[in-house]
Amino acid sequence: MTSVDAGAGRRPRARKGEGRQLRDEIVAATERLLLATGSSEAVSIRAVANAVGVTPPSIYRHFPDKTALIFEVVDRHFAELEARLDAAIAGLDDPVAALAAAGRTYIEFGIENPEPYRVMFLTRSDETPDEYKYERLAELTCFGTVLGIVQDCIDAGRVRPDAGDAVTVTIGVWARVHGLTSLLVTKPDFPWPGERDQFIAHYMDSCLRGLLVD
Amino acid sequence: MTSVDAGAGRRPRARKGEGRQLRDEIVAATERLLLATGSSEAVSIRAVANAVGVTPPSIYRHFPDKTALIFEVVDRHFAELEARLDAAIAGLDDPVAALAAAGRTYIEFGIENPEPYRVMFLTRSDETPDEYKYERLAELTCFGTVLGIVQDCIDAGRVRPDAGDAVTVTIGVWARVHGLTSLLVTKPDFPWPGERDQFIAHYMDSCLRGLLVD
DNA sequence: AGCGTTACGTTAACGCTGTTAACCCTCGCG
DNA sequence: CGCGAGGGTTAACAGCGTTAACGTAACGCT
Repeated sequence: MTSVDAGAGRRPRARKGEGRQLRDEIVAATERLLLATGSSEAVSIRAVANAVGVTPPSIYRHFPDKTALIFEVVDRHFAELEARLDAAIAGLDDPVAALAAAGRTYIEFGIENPEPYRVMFLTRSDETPDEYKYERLAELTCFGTVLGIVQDCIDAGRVRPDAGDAVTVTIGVWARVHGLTSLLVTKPDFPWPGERDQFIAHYMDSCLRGLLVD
Repeated sequence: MTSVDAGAGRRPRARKGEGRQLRDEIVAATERLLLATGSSEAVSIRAVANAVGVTPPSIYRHFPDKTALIFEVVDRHFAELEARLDAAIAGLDDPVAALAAAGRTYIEFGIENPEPYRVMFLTRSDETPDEYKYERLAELTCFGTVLGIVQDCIDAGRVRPDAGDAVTVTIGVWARVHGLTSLLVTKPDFPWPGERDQFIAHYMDSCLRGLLVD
């Protein structure tokens, strides 16, 4: 009894066309449990079923398996990243400033959504559904968005000529940003330097300095 | 039947003082299974017990729980990193060259030991044993070793003055290196740039350029 | 020589997990 | 009115980590 289940005790059966409604409630309950436990392995099908007042097999009328359910929740969180990224770079004319802002936004998203981030990027790729392998993965991380920013930087002559093409640079940026994000997510009790926001901004600047012309 | 268990069919009981021998065999079998399955969750206590020809509860005579067993295996792999790191920087007088070599060695270690790396750095810190929280974690990642190299770089006037103190720089280096390593480990089927060794070396150089004086 | 202790390993079981097969009910349409 | 199908249930399987209670063989000691 994790104090989050709240039984809900046997909900009434849905009308004919209203199976979707339960589906949404299942997703919502899963998200709640994911937030509460902070671990996708800790949220069980039985707990989700209990939270929405239904028996475990009912879940399988709406989702093929647990992984699909978890990834649906995670997917919704990543849609938010997409929006936040776009908002962050919206008013910025300087592509370098946009790149820095995108990096900070990405890191902040990871900190605020640790478990979705964990599921997406810290689990082996053979236990993620096919559609998230990396076609969709690249799409969700806004790989294309960042790639565009990087290309803008290159076109503006701001990137060192020996840094490689836009794709290579983007992967490099992703690796750097992901590195700090994943450490912050998995080891939150590590003795990180005092002012975290400042440290993050400093890290981003220091990373970009290695890629940009002086 | 994963084709790795190999039954071994009920081993003979050990003599009085020779409990350690089974203990070693358990660790060896766990390591074998970890290598074969590539996932610590996929290696079960029952599979390990079967592999050494013993019943599951026997494992608990030698290890308090599954986590302790896994971490013992992982620990041994990290001892190897320690040695490889020292060997890599041994003959190098230039501290910057040493730092680059250390980074490449770390990344190579991650690629060659994906599951130990995953267990160590890609799982939430509250499911790692206390002694690996980060006192020992910092020790095992050779945090001290890298910190020493970074300090040498600072003393030699090779680090940008605004990069912060040695600890901050070391954390930053760790984050960058860990970022690429963890992506390579979790997403091996990502379309990485062609020559991987070259890409890694290029990545390291590009990272260091942001930290060092020109 | 025989007793007691203790290390070593066993059998049986608990409670949990994801998942499936088989069933029932009730709504809505023709 | 009947019937198909959507929506949900009960019962169960196989596997997991883990624990309690029990044997059993080997050693030290008197």
